[in-house]
Amino acid sequence: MLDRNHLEILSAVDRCGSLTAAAETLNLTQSALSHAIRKLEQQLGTAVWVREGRQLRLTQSGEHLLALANRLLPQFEHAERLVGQFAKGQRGSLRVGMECHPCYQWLLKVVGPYLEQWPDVDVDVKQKFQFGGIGALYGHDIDMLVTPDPLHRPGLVFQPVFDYEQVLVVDDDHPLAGVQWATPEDLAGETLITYPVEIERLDIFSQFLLPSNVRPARHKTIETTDIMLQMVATGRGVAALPRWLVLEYRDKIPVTPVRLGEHGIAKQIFLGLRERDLGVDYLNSFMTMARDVRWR
Amino acid sequence: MLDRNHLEILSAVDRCGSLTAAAETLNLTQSALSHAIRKLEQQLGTAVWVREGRQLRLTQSGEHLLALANRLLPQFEHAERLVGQFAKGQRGSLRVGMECHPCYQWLLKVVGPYLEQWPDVDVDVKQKFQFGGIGALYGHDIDMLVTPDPLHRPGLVFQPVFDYEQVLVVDDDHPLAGVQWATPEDLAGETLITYPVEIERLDIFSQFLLPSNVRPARHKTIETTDIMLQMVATGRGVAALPRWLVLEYRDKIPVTPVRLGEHGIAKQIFLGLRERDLGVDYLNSFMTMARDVRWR
DNA sequence: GTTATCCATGAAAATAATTCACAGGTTGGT
DNA sequence: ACCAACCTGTGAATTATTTTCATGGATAAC
Repeated sequence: MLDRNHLEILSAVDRCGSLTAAAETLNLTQSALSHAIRKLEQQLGTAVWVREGRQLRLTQSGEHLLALANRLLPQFEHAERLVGQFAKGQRGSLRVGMECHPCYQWLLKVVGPYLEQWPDVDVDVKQKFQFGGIGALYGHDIDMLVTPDPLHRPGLVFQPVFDYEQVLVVDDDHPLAGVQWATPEDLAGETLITYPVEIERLDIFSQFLLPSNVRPARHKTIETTDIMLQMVATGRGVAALPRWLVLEYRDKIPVTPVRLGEHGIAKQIFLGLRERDLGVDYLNSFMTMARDVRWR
Repeated sequence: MLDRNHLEILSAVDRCGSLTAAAETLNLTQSALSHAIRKLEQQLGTAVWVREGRQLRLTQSGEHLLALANRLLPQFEHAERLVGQFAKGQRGSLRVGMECHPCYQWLLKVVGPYLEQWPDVDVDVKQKFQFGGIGALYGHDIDMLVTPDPLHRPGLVFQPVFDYEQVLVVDDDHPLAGVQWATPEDLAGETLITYPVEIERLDIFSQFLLPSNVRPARHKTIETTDIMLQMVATGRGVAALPRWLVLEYRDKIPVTPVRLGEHGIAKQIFLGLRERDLGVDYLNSFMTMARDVRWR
């Protein structure tokens, strides 16, 4: 069977011009090489080199095989380097899954510094999961899950990486813009703008409105944060977002954060991964960096 | 060192789903396979599969290696088939060199049937040689030489494949069109059209005009036979070509062949090849077919 | 002609691959 | 919970393959 060894021999003999010199570079005796090519030619059933005096010339078969060697050997070498990097934990592909919209905004802040420190790690973000984020982790569809709802299960590890407060967002001229904190009843006449997800997953409903049995006058959904805030700024409604996110946008869009209830809604973002992957450097490093990212 | 074997294993395990089944298709015991992958993983310094229960799942390294296998293995197999065909003499590339212009016209008639009989042989025609046709044969730039001048040298074999008569070509209304044969002096006032090669290689000079110390009134050179004959037909000059070639063109272009001298100029085309290649089927067959092609 | 260089070869030694026999786990059914 | 079926891992023995050593023959260069 034609083997990588044979291609190495083809290549070396071609580069060195002689069998003896090739043997040198392959760390073999001339004899070993001679035996090897003899066997190769027997297996192939055809000559690969023609002996002319004390020269070797490639046959047509040999020319084809040399071309093959020149094509394939670099690929072998590349693959070995690649796997070497994987082995050292320098390279990998980090597939991050996310279960909440603000998570994405937060992730954006972490990914930049991370990519700088791990130039050979590819980060891929996935947001849709057939069997939920946990299922995606188990099924190896993702390597890390960003979620506000850690579900401790065997084989998985969760760690909080970020605390934040979920606040109401109103335009600067809104009556609520000045209050210390908003009550559920304050929203009774408002248009509430949220991301398009199930109501159970919206904290402003589950932790604020529903307990007081209040519903907003209207409920609109919008995919993107930018547009959502533009709508709020122009008085088309109010929204609920992380405080830090609102503060970031405030430079560009005139909106004001307002505490939800007397004590506010406290949230945490967790990172989850497979226990087994805890030893993988570039995954572990992501957790560390995620925790230590500085916030203004 | 990552080897073809390893890729075969990757591929087989992936296809069969289990190590045991893969061992079956590889004609190995399960134990042998287990040992093999163990060693591979040690060499690479990283796991290729993760054992999950009695399942094997590829690691990221493994995924990359499998992709490599899927890319490279078919190339190995293709190369082996190709070399197999070379070995059986079914396939090759026949590089034909030519040293005379009419040879090309003749070759065209042989190549057609040849390609039909040897569908896997590629025919390539070369016409320029740095060190002459013989040198090209010796230097393996070509595999076969078509020439009117065989030069017997050690290691080379020449065989005549075609006899023809070199004749003068004139337009149908030319004064010489009716004569039994032309004398050198008949050409004294004519414009002679030839291919653009050295005069010594033009038979009409070396065997006809120069011995009588006659020169044509003018000498023009033209690359292609078609144009050359168009020129002759329209009275712009006379040319010297193989009789069979003139007869072929006569249907389309009104030209007449005239014998050169009382006995004509007899020529032969030879095929030459390296003695060593006599055993190569597709080369040998070319010689045979070349000799046996039917001429009207 | 002599010498240096190159490739081929057979037997011996070293190395690597494979098998055998068995152990230990996991899965799925009863 | 237990059993049977199935899968993978491991160490020692065996077998196969590769490599070396020692040498010979051939060729090109001096």
